[in-house]
Amino acid sequence: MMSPSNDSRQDHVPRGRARLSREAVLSAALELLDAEGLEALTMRRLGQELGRDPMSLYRYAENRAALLDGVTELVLSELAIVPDDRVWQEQLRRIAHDLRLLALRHPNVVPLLVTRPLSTPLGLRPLGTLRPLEQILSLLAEAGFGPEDSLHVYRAYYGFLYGHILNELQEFIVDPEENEALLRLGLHRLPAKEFPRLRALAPALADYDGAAELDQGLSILLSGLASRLPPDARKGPAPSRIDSSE
Amino acid sequence: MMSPSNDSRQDHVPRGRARLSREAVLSAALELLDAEGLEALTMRRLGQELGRDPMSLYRYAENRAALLDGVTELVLSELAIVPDDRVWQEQLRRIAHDLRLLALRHPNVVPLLVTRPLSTPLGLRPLGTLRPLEQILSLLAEAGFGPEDSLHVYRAYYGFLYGHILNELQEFIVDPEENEALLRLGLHRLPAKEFPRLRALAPALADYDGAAELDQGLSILLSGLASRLPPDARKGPAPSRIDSSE
DNA sequence: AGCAACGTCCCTACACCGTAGACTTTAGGC
DNA sequence: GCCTAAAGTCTACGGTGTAGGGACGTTGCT
Repeated sequence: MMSPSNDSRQDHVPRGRARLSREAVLSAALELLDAEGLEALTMRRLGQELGRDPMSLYRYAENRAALLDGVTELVLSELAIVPDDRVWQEQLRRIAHDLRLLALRHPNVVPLLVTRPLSTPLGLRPLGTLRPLEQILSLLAEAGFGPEDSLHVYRAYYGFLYGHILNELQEFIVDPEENEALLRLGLHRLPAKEFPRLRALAPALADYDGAAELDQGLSILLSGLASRLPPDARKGPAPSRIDSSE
Repeated sequence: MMSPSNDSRQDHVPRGRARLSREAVLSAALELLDAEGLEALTMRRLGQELGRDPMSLYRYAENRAALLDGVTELVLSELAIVPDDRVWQEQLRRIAHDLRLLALRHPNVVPLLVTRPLSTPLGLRPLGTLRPLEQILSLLAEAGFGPEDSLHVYRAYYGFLYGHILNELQEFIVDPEENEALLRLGLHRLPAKEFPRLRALAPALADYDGAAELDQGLSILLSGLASRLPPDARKGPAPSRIDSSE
């Protein structure tokens, strides 16, 4: 009479009883973060979630900060930046929308995304968080931008993109169900004579279309960048023959 | 034989021995935050800094989160948004630079600035953090924008602005002294074949001119917004006679 | 088969955190 | 000089991250 829980030698892992791995730890952490927020993501709780002693986690992340870095890396790896044959503006636009959706899927990760790099010099950040930068630089180079112009474009673009995402996430927290009601309720609290415009905007705030707003902003920015920066490469997907060395 | 430390009855406050006040607490908190970062700003430490029992702080902030909110409010109150007689674009530009400088003066507050609102529905945020929004709405209204257009402009503008600030703060942490060296050092760590462009950009990254970068982005964005949105009010400081009620 | 070495994991312990609740001290009005 | 309310304090509790050391299973060598 074998106990039903741990009969197999190393079969189908009774309950998280497989060998841990960095990936397993990180994705459990992400799951917890998505489900219950940053405050819930403690070493002890995560250990419990994995059916392990909290201390075992330190085999896979040097400390909590590193674990959080790992999670942001994991999330960013969901973002595919693959060059295709479209104009650079369209590619950047697509990437922006992808990142926006990613952020909406993992809203609790966004604070980490924008906050962690503030305490780490660029060169020491997890590679996974630098990869998008490199890839966009390469995309722009392929579109004919010089290195420094690429950097300028990247900065304006990513800056706006992150700003938009923060903006959008700030505007609703509440369930889209009772959105209107709660929002109005909140706004109603504001002193009428000090915040007349904000209060008057309640309905407009209530039906915020993030994708459209992002798109418009991008249109302005990208066309502005296109007309300002590149000497010639405004459309074509590259002069095509500059794959220099190797 | 009086002890030299506490001779006066209630004279010149020997050492932080005055009656506390919310303002005193908050500005001590800000000081500590500026000097040693968010991690150092604990209730116990702040109490110690003020020469008081940590528990006394709870008279002036309901809990730590509220205290942090108070600090962001305090910082934002340093930002003066006073309408003047210039074109709206120029006013927004000035405000943007002011906010940028404010952020550079209090870099450790920036994470709070962008992060705290994510967990508070708009209407329940500290009034001090909503005031800039209201004031900018009013500035735009005075420039002839309709309420909804104002909102769109505000979103694009503030989104870009916050994005830029985050970007800029991320690019150097290190002392401007050994900036170059450290930066290169960091970058040198990156695998050469995976990050060729980023590594090549080291010198360009090293002399980043934040103000200029912000200004260019703003030019693009503001002129784009001007040409896209307002039906007529593209320059003039307002039709001038709409101070409706009171 | 036996054994040594090593990586994985758990246990214990410590210093520190936020804060609830009851207490003492202080300041001001009568 | 008392009374009262506010301001400040003390004690204590349950939580946190993580250092150090020991237990254990797995693996590779002989």
